[in-house]
Amino acid sequence: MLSKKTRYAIKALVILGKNFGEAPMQISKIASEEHIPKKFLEQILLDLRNAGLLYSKKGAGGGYGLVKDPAEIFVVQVLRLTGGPVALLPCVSLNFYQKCDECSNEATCGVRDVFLEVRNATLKILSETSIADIISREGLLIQNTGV
Amino acid sequence: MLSKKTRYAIKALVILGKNFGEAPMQISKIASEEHIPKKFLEQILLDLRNAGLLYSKKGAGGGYGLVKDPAEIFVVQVLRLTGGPVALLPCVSLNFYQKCDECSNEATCGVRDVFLEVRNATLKILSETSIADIISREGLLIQNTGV
DNA sequence: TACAAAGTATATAGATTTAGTAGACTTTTA
DNA sequence: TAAAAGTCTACTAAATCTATATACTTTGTA
Repeated sequence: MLSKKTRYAIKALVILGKNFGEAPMQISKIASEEHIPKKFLEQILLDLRNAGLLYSKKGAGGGYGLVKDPAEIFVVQVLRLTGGPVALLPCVSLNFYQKCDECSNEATCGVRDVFLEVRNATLKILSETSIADIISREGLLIQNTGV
Repeated sequence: MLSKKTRYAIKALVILGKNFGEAPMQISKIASEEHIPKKFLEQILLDLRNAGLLYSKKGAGGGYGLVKDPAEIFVVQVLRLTGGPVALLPCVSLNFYQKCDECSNEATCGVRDVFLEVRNATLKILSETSIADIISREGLLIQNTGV
């Protein structure tokens, strides 16, 4: 399961994606629109800023905005920045690799092999899906459900 | 990430799968071969037994064994029995469903839609892969690595 | 120039989950 | 009847996650 931190980060990037090109958006606005605790969101946005995904502007009329086009920000990046590993086992994780201490031979471990397959399938989707894709999917879903 | 509990359960089922058809195997043997804390493994095997996957035999010469052929036990079952949800978001989980409290409309949520796709891909692999498959993969890996 | 708006930074608390341990009990076999 | 082996419940320690608190800095504007 993804952590709240990761989920909030994605939500925030989506709303900032919709706002791309406009004036920066305030934390409190994002927090209230997406029902995210403000103080928690502050930390998350700061992380995303320090990672180079967002710019920030202090003072009156300040706020946060996307540095890049939402079509160039992929979900997998967000997971990694917020500490959510893609893999289900540490021994098949690219960015959070750790040896399974109960495993005697990684190279011939059948369990690992299965979860390598799962990781590859997941990674494919998450590294091909951008924030812009999420936004356009919402458009499609709204059409289809007739809301 | 899968919990240790889930990982240990899979490992235990694999070793019991290799032993299928033979006399029951003792917890302590499984624990020492797979480097799993014995007391912890006891609880896990008991769960798997209560779920109908294993039979047990008390007393001298007792132990655990698979009830069904390893080809009929699928990885997804093990995840679910040991509390490891397949989905990365509670709102796309079939067996551990929960509403995202920060989400206003599930039906039109683009984030959910992406993770629905991920869940489907994962589920496909895990529900098609059996304990017997894991065992035969190990055979192939041993050949390929020349160990 | 002072004040309010807004982000920055660090620390900490509370809750939950996970991993593992302990100990007493029951059943079975030799 | 003693030893082997599983059963059951409770507990604890550690880690992690989520959220809050507090004090600080920067910026715009009246």
